[in-house]
Amino acid sequence: MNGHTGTEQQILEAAESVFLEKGYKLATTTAIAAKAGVTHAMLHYYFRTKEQIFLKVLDKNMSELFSMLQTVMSPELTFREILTEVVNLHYTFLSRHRKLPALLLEIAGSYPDMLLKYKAPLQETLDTELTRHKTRFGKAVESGKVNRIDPAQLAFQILSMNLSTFLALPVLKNIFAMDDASVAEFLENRRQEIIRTLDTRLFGKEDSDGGSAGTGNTDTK
Amino acid sequence: MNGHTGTEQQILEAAESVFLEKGYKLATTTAIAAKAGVTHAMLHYYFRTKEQIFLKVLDKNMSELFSMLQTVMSPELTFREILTEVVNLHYTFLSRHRKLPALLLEIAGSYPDMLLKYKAPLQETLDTELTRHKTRFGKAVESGKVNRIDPAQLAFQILSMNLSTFLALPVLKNIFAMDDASVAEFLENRRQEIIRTLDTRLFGKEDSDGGSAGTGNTDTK
DNA sequence: TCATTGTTTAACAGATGTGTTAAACATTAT
DNA sequence: ATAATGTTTAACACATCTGTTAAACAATGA
Repeated sequence: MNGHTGTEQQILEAAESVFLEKGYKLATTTAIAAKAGVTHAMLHYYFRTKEQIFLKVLDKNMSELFSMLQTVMSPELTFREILTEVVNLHYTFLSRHRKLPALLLEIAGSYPDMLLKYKAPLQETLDTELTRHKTRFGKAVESGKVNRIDPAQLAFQILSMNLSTFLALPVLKNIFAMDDASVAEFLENRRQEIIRTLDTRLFGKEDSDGGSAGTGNTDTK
Repeated sequence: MNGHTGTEQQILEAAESVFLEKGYKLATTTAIAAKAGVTHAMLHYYFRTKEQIFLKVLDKNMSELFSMLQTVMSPELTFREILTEVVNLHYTFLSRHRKLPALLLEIAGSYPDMLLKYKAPLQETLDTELTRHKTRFGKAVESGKVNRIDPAQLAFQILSMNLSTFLALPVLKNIFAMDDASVAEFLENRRQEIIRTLDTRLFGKEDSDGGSAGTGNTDTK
């Protein structure tokens, strides 16, 4: 057997962990090679450039992301079940890819071209699924079962509440010197609070007194 | 007058914009000097090192952050008013410091020592203000005016919903090719949705099963 | 005037990072 | 055994970045 698959695989795994840990720009081919236990020339031999090897890592993670998206958006359940399921699945995915959001944020901000190939499929699935849910939502809202809300806003709420939990985690761990147990406790509390927040937003009877809670003035210049 | 304050000020301003734009690691003294219109040796002459000049920039921004925090946590209003005011103030601050969250996220993750000096004062104000609000919340919850919620979770919700809006903005601008008008519209929609979500979470009557009859007057579109 | 002090420039040193190359080494097939 | 191919190493070229330094320049005070 030649060393090919072994070494190549080692480099890929080292690359993934280093990219996720440091981000794209701060990751160095030297560090990746060191972690893989080879000289950095090997890395260039197998993958030519840092960008090439990163695209491989990115592709693997994006595949996992897409298959999660498929799972999350397909089920036909009641709204309450969908809500809980979506949050739980997304949450589980994030807890298994805790560093991915920050990495994707960096790439989207600084190297958007790398994400171009995922743009069309993402928009497509998002569009079809959103419109599908939109009609269901529309009916449910009209029948008074669900409070009125823009589906895009709802999606953004779910995404942002889950994501920010994991984006904030490293910072909170540092500030409050959290151990594994308190991290787990924090995550579970967040999950329940997120579901509860969405639940009241969608199904809670809104309290109409006290008015004007949505019409303050904020500059957006 | 000697060129001191002029040049020093120019360098500081250039440094702030470059650090906010590129982050700490990706910002270079060369780029800062170029933006300030001086050679990079000048930067070292006035500030010795990249870290020193960054700490100056950081200090300025942290002061602004703290004074915002003071403003945000002090008022004694009704809960609904506090809620709206807190969100609006935080939102306004973020819209004037759109790149700050990402920068602080990088620093907290990679160079936590730089934030050490802010840790104690931050925890102190947070502690006192949170306990102060906690007792108020406690009474209001017991009297049935406000739904039960952990104040820390509430604070996290407000922070994360507002923050993630501005963290996501550069990405969304790129993906959907948003112009200034649609950015403003997006931000305003987000602000209203955030307030509405918090409003129902705090004041909405919770629905224990997916029953009937939502209120009619609650559109957000 | 001229010495002193503060400011600016240009050139340099040292570190680090990416990517290349020639040669050494290993493996397999003939 | 040996030729062909694939793998690995060490050394190198090149770029970029941070920080230093000696010397030039400017302003001011004695």
